[in-house]
Amino acid sequence: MQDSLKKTFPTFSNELIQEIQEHASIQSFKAGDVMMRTGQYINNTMLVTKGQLKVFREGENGGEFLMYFLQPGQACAVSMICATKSQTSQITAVAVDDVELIIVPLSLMEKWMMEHRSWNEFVIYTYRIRFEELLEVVDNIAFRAMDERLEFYLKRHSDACGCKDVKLSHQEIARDLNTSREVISRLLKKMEQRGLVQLHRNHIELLN
Amino acid sequence: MQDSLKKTFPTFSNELIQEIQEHASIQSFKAGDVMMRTGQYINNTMLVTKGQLKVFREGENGGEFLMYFLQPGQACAVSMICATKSQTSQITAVAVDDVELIIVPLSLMEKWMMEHRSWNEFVIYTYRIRFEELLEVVDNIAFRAMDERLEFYLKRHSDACGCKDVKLSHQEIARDLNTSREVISRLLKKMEQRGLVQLHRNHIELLN
DNA sequence: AGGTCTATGTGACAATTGTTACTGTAAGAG
DNA sequence: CTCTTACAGTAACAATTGTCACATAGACCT
Repeated sequence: MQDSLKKTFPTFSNELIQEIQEHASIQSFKAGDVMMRTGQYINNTMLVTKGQLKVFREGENGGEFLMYFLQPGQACAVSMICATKSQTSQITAVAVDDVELIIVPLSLMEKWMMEHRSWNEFVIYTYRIRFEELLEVVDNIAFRAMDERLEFYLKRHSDACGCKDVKLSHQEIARDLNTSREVISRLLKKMEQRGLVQLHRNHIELLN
Repeated sequence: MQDSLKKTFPTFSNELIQEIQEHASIQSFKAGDVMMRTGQYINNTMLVTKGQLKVFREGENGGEFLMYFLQPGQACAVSMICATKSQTSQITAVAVDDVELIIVPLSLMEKWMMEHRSWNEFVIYTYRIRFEELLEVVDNIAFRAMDERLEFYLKRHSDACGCKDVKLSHQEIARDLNTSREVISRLLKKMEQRGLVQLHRNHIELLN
């Protein structure tokens, strides 16, 4: 574990890695698992060591909205925030692949802040990255229409998986963008006519 | 200045306040001044000591979008982010009242992080508060229609000024919500018919 | 009073998005 | 192979929002 930790979190000091090994636990999830749900009580922070996960915001009436992905080497800023106040989660997290996490309890999270410079910097870095990501999310919904948001969404997915095929149904895309399946079908069809994508069953091939 | 600093930032240690007095400078703005513009180069963090300011996100095509207010005792999280990377600003800030700021250069900002626990906690706290605020913003635009967003906007303004009168033209409101004046007029008229507000020239009175 | 702003009201229409209803079709189970 | 189910296409309509055009009204100056 030490080696993989050092690889995934290269900025962590040796002492910090030592502490993590001694005190933190590991948790695994299968692809598709709901790892955290809105309203759930949280008192630890999660570091991603393997796999990829999606973080959603949920509306009162059951709507969902994809905010960002988390990759190995990253941490969930929302879990840090909630953990700090020992609050309930304001987001839902779903495993995209099989995921492995390091669980850091609140007490340690605060203790390390003063003891390990590399932890402190990691926390600040995490806030910063997520904050910037959220700014982009705000941009997208505030300034762009659904067609542009869809294009952006597809590009992000293709970047995340490193290939030109997005293996999602129209229904799943609609959920992530908080709209309806029909709207997505309509817009995808237009994109196909413009030669941007090739539509297949259960996956979309990006051209160009 | 020492007393007012201590009052506005009660969590700061005496040593930190001492350092601020020695090294930081003060800057003033008049109501309506644009304090920071998208694209401007930033290498310091700003702490609000007096007055109130609005923070906007700007779209490519000239649109604006109000994200949050900053009050005395708070700091601009975006300026922290940009300062950390010595980047250009991704937001626009406008003074609502006459505003007074403490300017903390990047070098000190980083130095204090390790030297002053109260500064470190303040930075974390600032990220946390702004992050939560941004989550609310995302909620509003992702899950709510313009009429609800308008109601929320008016309530926020009335809270901010502590009175039941919002002294804004329809045009200004439209800019803040990134829509058109006509839409705001229309929705306000409906609110008036529902007995929620009383419309006057250049200000809106909240009832109930 | 008359003139000149700016703010507001409003109707008509376009564009986008949401909703309903129904069709066809591919994939997988038995 | 056939049945079932999930996925995708599409037409028609509703609702919301954006845009254009123009009317009205108050504020302010001279």
